Amino acid sequence: MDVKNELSHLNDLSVVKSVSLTSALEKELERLILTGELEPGERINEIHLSNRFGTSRGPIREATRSLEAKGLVEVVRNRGVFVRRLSVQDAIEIYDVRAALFGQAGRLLAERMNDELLAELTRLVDEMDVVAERGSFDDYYPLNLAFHNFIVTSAGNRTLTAEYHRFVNKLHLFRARALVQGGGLAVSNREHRAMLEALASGDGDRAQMTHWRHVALAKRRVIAAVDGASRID
Amino acid sequence: MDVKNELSHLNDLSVVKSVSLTSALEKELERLILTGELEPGERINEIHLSNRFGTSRGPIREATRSLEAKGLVEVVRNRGVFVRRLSVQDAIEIYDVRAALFGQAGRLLAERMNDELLAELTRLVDEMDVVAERGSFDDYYPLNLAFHNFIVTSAGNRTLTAEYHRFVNKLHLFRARALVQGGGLAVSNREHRAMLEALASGDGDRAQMTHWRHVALAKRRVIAAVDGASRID
DNA sequence: CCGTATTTGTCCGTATGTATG
DNA sequence: ACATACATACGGACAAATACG
Repeated sequence: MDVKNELSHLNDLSVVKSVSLTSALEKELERLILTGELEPGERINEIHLSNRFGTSRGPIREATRSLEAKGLVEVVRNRGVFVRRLSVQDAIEIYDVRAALFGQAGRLLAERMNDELLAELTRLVDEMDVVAERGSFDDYYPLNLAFHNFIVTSAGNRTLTAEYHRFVNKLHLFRARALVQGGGLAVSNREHRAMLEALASGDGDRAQMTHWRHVALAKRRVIAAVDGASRID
Repeated sequence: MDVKNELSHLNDLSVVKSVSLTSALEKELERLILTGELEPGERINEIHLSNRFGTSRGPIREATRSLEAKGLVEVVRNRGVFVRRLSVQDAIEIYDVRAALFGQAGRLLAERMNDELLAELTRLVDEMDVVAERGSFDDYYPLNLAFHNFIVTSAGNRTLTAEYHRFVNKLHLFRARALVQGGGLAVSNREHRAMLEALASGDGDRAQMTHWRHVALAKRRVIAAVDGASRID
């Protein structure tokens, strides 16, 4: 059985008694959800999970309540917990929030810009240019992610960082996410250059605008993609 | 004892069996925290609460895990649950997030502006002018709250609305919050007029900027207030 | 429509860890 | 430093609601 495997994975955490079973389970469930092993809409069975992880239902229930507050699952009384499924409308709304947060990150970063930060940002954008020219999406994606994460983290507002990641994570629950992942590497990196210049100028207003627009354009591409998909249906 | 009182309050919810004990307790605990009946830093005792509300500890544990994810309490393993206490730094960070979200709300609202919305917004600002002239903070405060809530809600993005309120709520956990509640009713309403004009113009960029700035200025007032307070100490 | 099986909601007991004299 | 008191972490049992044949 796989049971032992699952167990050993958790026992690694249990041996180090610094974290509770609840939080270990929460992390694990979050991972399963974000990787898609637990699919959107799927029901989470407390008994199955307690057998799978070799725990009682208590910690599992606590973990799912936490995930509910984070918006990753939905709890329906007397029916169970379900992996949250994002509607197109939900995804669009999230892009607006993400744009707001990313714009703010851009502003904060511009106001604390220095040579070191600028060098790293420039390096990433340059590298993305190289990769984009080859049209290699698989190489572009991690760089793109690193660029965005670096901006948000370097803005120096931990609350903002946490919120930004929370919403980026939630987008994983949107089935049509893959629709937009491709499409315009060179275009995307032109936007990155505009952001980079704004950051380098130290102009908070300008940085906020370019960063906001970058996500807003991504949102428009999502809308166009799902519109196209629905016309095909 | 007060026990019966507490019980009856919850039984009102229990009679309507549509909500679980957990979510009823969560709402109640959130209310106690936000009203300050449970003070920041205070420990939440599972047994006390289970006696107080006449439930077992299970639902209480689940409710507190949910509140932890919402950032209202802090859970320390084997030690207990504590009402979260916000540092000055936390509060400042929250203002940045709030500014970003409020700015986005302003933008969205500007883009869907109509006569009806404009009439209500104008009414609120006009009324605030009247009250501000009398210098009555107690009358100004609810109007101010209604104005902000109306903007955010009318922006038509439920995700954004929920997030905005989440962060406004969190600011209740900041002890020095009262420091800034007064101070410049007329000044504040001048900012409101600028926001109103931007909304009326339908210019999203302009609306976002004015709304963002309104919160950014509030943040500056907070910083000035706590700086002043710390100099006095 | 009814009865059964399954699942969730709630409660309580025990073990373990923490604070305090 | 030690022992005691106390709180939390987890497990397991029972009752109630739901799903399914």
